[in-house]
Amino acid sequence: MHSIGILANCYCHFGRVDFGFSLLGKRLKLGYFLDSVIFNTLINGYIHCDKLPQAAILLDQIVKLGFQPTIVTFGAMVKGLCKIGDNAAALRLLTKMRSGGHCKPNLVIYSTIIDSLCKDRLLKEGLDLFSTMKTQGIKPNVVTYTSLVRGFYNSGCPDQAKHLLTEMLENNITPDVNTYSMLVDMFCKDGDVDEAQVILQLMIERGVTPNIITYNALLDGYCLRGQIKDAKKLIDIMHQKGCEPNRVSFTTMVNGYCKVRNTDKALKIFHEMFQKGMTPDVVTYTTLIDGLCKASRLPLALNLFKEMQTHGVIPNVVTYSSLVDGLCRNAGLGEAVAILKDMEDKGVKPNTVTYNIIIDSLCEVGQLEDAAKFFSELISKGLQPDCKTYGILIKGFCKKGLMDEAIQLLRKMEEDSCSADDCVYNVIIRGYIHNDDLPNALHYSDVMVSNGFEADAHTFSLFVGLMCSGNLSESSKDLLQKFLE
DNA sequence: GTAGGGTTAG
Repeated sequence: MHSIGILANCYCHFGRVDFGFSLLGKRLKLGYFLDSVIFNTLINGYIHCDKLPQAAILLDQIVKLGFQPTIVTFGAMVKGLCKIGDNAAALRLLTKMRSGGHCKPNLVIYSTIIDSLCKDRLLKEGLDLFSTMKTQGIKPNVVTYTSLVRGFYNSGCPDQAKHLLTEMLENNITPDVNTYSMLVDMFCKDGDVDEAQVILQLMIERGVTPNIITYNALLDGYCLRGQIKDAKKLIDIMHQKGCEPNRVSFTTMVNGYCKVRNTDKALKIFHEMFQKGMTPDVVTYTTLIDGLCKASRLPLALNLFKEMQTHGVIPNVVTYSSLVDGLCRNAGLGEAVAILKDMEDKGVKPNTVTYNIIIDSLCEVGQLEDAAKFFSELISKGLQPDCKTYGILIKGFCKKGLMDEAIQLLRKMEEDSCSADDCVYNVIIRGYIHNDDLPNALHYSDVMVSNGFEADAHTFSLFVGLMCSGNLSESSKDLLQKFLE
């Protein structure tokens, strides 16, 4: 009975819930009773392959058969709700469990929702639930803390993340391999590979063995800094330690070579994957397609796009967006629009990033009206422009000297609770300088500084150039002198 | 035998 349960679980994790059901039949034939464990396995199987509605139907049928959902059933359903992004529904289910019923929420249920809230950057809500859980007498463990630390770090609150990590240690909760891997990953993404190395050493000293996730995070850290040699060395170390590089490791290397503009080496690694019996997935293909597009090797990229589909790998929104970018740059808007249509025909929905790519290309070549058309299309599709969308459009307006429009967008961007970053301010300031509007250039420099940013080298050199040009009135010169000082 | 935290692409 247990063997059949284990096998059913395996199939469910491979996305074959149908085989799970066959095994349920087998179990009955063998004369075993059905129990909640096998039902939970199937429900969880549906949730694993994003079929929450089917999971709910099955649960309903099970209840009609007279089985009570267990805490594990609730755990799976809560995860399912979080997975589709419905935190509110997950919280409602939690409340329902608390107020009535035989299953009170436990550590797993709370940790699942806290993790989901953190991933959606709802940090306050995450912390609130964390407090609630503690007041209910449920002690957080290493899983709960790891989710919180990662969430705060990824949302740009490193101090709070550090605070939570300290709190965890003070509560005598020992970091495990996932906690250390997260720290390695965070330092790498910050560009501090040395500190990541220190963490790796530390975990080994403390008897926690790094796994493939730890190594892959570090590998990516090297690749992000263009340290391909170090990345290669790490691959060797992984072999030595018996932690065989996997598809993600190879994809990371492909990306590393693409980012240092060595597409030949990237292609070589890609072919090695086949020799090693590893099948590239959609991420591998997309990485390479993007790299080839950026290296203006468009025919090769398009070939690969066909090849992936003959291998049964289905392009997703990232794949299409990479191609749209490549086509905009190398073949023109017409081709890009054609692929956009192909994408929608295949049922792949463009997202904000896809539109940002098109709008950026159009702004680059000065076709602001077309850019505005795509901006409206983005809105009409119910998508949200993000900070990048505004930044791209502002840059487009500045390039044409349409400063009033640029400032209008800056306001709209802030209304949309997107805060302008240093790039946006620098673009605006340079726009005013090019328009011979020094007072406004200086005004926005002040605004930028008061927001905690600085002029970049490009902007600064424009100011210096202006100072030396001799075209300034005495009063302007004074203003600029004061600013530069 | 069943539920929670993991690395890669635009």
